[in-house]
Amino acid sequence: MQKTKEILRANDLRPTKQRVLIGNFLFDGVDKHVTAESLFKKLSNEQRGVSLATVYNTLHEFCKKKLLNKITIDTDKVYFDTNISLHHHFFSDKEKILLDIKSQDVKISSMPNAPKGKKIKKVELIIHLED
Amino acid sequence: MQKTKEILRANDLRPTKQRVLIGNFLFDGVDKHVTAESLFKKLSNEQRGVSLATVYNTLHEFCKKKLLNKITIDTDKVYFDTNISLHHHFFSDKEKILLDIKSQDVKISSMPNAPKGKKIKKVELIIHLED
DNA sequence: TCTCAGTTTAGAATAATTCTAAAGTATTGA
DNA sequence: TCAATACTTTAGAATTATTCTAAACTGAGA
Repeated sequence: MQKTKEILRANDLRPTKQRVLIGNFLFDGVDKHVTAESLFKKLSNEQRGVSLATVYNTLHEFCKKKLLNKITIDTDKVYFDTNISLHHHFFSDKEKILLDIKSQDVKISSMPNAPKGKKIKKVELIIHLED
Repeated sequence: MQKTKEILRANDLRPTKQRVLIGNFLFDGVDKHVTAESLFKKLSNEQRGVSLATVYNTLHEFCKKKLLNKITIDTDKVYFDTNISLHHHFFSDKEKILLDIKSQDVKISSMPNAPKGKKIKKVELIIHLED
């Protein structure tokens, strides 16, 4: 698959073996939520793995380039979402599982103004679930 | 101030010196956002302090009794909100500061159904700010 | 006052993440 | 093609908020 390399080049990231491996997994067209740990485990199965430090580095770089969305919903793990379009999330506090909410299923009809001197960067709606 | 002791008793929490001290600060009628660390520091000034472990214990107990709201917005710190009425938050990612949004300033006019077998526990809207 | 369950506490343990610095590699220009 | 260099990767150490542990303490009822 050549697509990952193109994505990387388009974002001024050298297409190293590790980034291509990670990119091929993340950008296969299927929306995913991963954590550094889960991604690290998934890729460890490959014959040539990637170190945990590189997984962290790469996730952060991809975020900076807006190829991923960072979601901090839980204190002890950061989630990364390959779906970078505008949408919101369900979160099951018990199982610690994230689910996408289709953007048309939420309508926010009234929003406050940002405080003086600040701008709105991102609006995040999280619906916490229980059994 | 006797009010804190009453609150504690009403919630089956023994009114120990430490809990009263923490309660007097938190439940003085002024809405506050605290972290374990910030609360610990604030109370260290008092002649008789409270250990950090007790601050954690007490914040969690107060949460369980719905005297506080836990807000996990940031990976490296948990915030506790003394405003337990329904409302939302601004969050400045840079300064890591939480601000209340008056509930009448947000209107969510359309909400998704919870996934099968789950119920909605809490709806949290976070507006991330930048300069 | 005595007793005991509930509470506090210091310090150790945990765990996700970041840092460090040394070794490896892609890219550029000659 | 090759060398030089800036960018990457990596193992392991460091960091840090939080939780755990086990021993000492205390409030409330008898």
